[in-house]
Amino acid sequence: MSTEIEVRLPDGTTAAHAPETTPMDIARGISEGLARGVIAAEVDGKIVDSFRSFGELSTGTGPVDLKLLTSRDAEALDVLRHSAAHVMARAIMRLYKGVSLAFGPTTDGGFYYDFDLDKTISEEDFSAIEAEMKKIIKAKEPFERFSLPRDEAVKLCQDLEQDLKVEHIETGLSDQETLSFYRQGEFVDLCRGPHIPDAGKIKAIKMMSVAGSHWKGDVSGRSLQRLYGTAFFDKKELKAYLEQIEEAKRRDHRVLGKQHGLFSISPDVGQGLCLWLPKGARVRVALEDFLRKELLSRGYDPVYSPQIGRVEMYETSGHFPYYRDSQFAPLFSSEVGGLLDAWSERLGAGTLSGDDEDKLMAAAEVFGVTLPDYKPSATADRKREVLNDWQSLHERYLLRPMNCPHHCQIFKAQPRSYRQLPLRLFEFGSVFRHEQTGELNGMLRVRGFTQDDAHIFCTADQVEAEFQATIELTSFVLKSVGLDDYQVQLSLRDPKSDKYVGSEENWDQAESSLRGVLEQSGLNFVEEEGEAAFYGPKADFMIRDCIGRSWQLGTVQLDYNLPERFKLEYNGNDNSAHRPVMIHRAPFGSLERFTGMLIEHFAGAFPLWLSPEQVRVLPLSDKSLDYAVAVAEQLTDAGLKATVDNTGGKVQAKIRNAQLDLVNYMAVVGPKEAEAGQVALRDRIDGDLGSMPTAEAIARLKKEIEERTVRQVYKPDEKPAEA
RNA sequence: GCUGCUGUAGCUCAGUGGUAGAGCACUUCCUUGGUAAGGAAGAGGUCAUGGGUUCAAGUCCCAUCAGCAGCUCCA
Repeated sequence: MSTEIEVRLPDGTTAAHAPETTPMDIARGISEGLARGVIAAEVDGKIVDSFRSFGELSTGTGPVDLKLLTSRDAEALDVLRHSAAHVMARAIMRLYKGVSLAFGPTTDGGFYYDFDLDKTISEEDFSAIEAEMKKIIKAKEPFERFSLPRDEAVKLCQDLEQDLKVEHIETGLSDQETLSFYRQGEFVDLCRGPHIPDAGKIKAIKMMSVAGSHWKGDVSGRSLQRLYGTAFFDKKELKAYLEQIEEAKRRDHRVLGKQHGLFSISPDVGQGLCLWLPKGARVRVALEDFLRKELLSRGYDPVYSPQIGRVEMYETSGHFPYYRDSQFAPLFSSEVGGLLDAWSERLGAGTLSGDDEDKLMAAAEVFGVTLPDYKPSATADRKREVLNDWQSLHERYLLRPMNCPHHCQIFKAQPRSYRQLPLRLFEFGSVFRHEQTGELNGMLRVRGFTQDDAHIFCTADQVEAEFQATIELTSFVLKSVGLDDYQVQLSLRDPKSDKYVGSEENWDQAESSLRGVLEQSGLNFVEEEGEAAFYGPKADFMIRDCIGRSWQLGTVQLDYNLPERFKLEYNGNDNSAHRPVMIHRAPFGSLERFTGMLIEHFAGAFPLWLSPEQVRVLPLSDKSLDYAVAVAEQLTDAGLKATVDNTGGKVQAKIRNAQLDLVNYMAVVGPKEAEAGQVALRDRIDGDLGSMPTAEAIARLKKEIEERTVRQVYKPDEKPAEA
C-alpha cells in the first residue's frame, strides 16, 4: 500500500488520505449536501475532475491544496458548459450518421462544438437536438475518465471513426505520451477535461445558433459546422442571459441608426460606406467640435491633406506592400496600369505561364505600350523591375488607407529645428480600406472612415511626456462622454514573429517607455504579447459599456519606423541632423466606430450635449403654432438644436412621439405660455418641470450642455411597452 | 474571402404553385386639445436583380447583388 497523501482544505485543516481517495470522497465526508453540490475540484490551483484520485492528481511531496467547487464558484460554470458541449455532441451523434467531432470548447457565453457531417443543421433542428440533450441530462449518467498510450488512443479513435481526432493526436498532440478520454454512456471523446460528475448537474440548456467554421481555424482546411449552445446551473440564470442578449439586440446601432435617422448604408453607394444622415451628423459635429477645441488648447496644429496619394509614397511607408489585399485597388493614370499591376503581381507570385506572358505583351501593345527592356528570358525580379520602371513614370494613386504618410510629408515640407518640437499635427482624416465583405458591420467596421488622427513628432527625450499627455487626453475625452470603465491594453511584439520592422533596440526602448508611463499613470492596464502593430507597440483603450461589453476604441501608438522610412530629420541644438520619433494617436479611434458604440451605449438616448435634437417645441394646438415657431427660433439662436412639432393631433400624442424619438427636452406651449413669454418644459427623464420663462429654460439647458452632463444611461426596459 | 441563413409597401412583418396583405408611418378631411396614442378616408409594391422549370412563380431551381450570424482578417 502506498503512502497516504496530506490534503489541505482552504480553512487550513489538513488530513491524510489514501491515494485512491477523490475530492468527491472528501466532500462526502463533510456532508452529503456538499457532495451533491460538487461540480469539480481545484487541486494545487488546477481545476480537475472531482472523481479523480489524489494519487493521480498529486505531483509534489508536500500536502495538496484542495478547494471543492460548487455552482457558486465561477470556474464551475466553465466545467459545466464543457460537459454540456459533450452532451450536445452525444445528442448530435444519436440524431445523425457519420459525425466527425472536431473541438468543443467553452466560450464567454456558453460553448460550441465543431462537427463534420453531411446533414446541414439549421435552427429548425434545434428543438430535436435540445430534446435529445434533455433526455441525456435526465439519465444523469456519470462522466468517466480514462487514459491511453498514444498508439492505443489512435486505435480507439480509428475504431470510433473519428478521423479528426486521429489527426489531432498525430499532429497537435504529437508531444503527448498518454491521452485522456471521457466516456458518458455510449459517447467517448478525446478530451482534456475536466468534467462534472454527472449530466444531471446541467439544469438549463439552450441551443443558440449554428455557423460555419474551419478545422483548426484554417480557411483552406475542412469546413465544419459549429453549433453554439449555452448551459447554466439554473433556469433563472439562463433567462437572465437570454434577456441580456435581447438587451444588446435592442441597442443594436444598425437598428437604432435606422429608426432615429442617424446613418444609412446604401448598396448604391457601396458596401461598408457610411452615409451620415443629418441627425447622426449632428452627433459627429458635436464630437468633432469638442475634440478640435481640446486639441487646439493642448498645443496641436490643425492640418488638412488629400484623400489620395501616390502609390510610391505608400511603398515608402510600407503600407502598400504590407496591406495590399485590404486596400482599394490603385488608380492608374494610364489605362494599361491595371494590366501591368496584375502582371507584376503574377510574376511576384510565380504564377505566370509563358503563354500568358505573350498574351499580356500583346495586350499591352493594344494599349500602345511596348516594353523593349522586357526580356522573356530574364528573371522574374528583373521583369518586375521593368514593369515597375514603366509604372513609376506614370501616376498611380492610392485611396489613402492611413493619414500618417501625408503628415510625414507635412513635417518634411520645411526644415525643422528642435525648437519646433514636439510638433503635433491633427486632422479628422478620412481613410479607405477594402475590408473583407464578411467583416463589415454597420458603422463599427466600414470601408471608409474618419480617424480623429494626429501625429506627434518629437525627440526621443520627449516621448514619455508626450505619451503621458495623450493618455491623459484620451482619459479626459472618454470621461466627457460618460465612459469611465476602461482598461488600457499595452500591445507588445511577438518575440517569435518576424513581421515587425525596425531594430530590436528601438522596440525595446519603445516598449519600456510605454510601460513606464502606464505604470505611473495609475490606469488599469494589461500587457498583450503579439498584438503590436508592425511598426511599433501601442496602447489601446478597451472601454466597457453600460451592459458590460468591451470595445476597442482609442489608441496611442509609438513609431520609430516611419521617420526612418521617410528620412525625417530635425536640426538639433548640436547643429546636426536627428531623427524624430512619431506618436500616432486617436482618442475616438474612428468617428464611425465611436459613434456606433455611443449609440449602443446610450441606446440611442444621447446626453444633451451630444443629442441631435435637444428640444422639441410642442404647440398645444395649431393656435399656438406661431408662438411655438418663435420659441424654436429663440432656442436655435441660443445655439440649441430645436425643432417644432407642427403635426396635428393632441399634445399627448406629440409628447409620446417626442419621448419615443428620444428628444431630451420638450417645450409645451399653449395660450398661457404665449401670454407670459414662457415654456412648459418637460424632461425626457423626469417628466413635467412646469412653466418657466423661455430665457430660464435656455439657461438651464445651456448649463447642462456646457457641463456635458451625462444624467442617465438609458435603460430600454424603463420604456413603457409599445401598445 | 469561406460556411449557413435571409431579401414582399418608408418601417416591422404575414402570405407553402392559381386575384399581393396587416399594423405603424405618410396624405387629405373632421377634431383644436394641457404632459406617453382622437376619428374617418386615401395613397403607396416590376415581391432585391437576371435567367430557368411550369398551363401558371412572391412561392420551386440556378446565378448575381445586398443584409445577418459565425469563421478568417484588422495599419
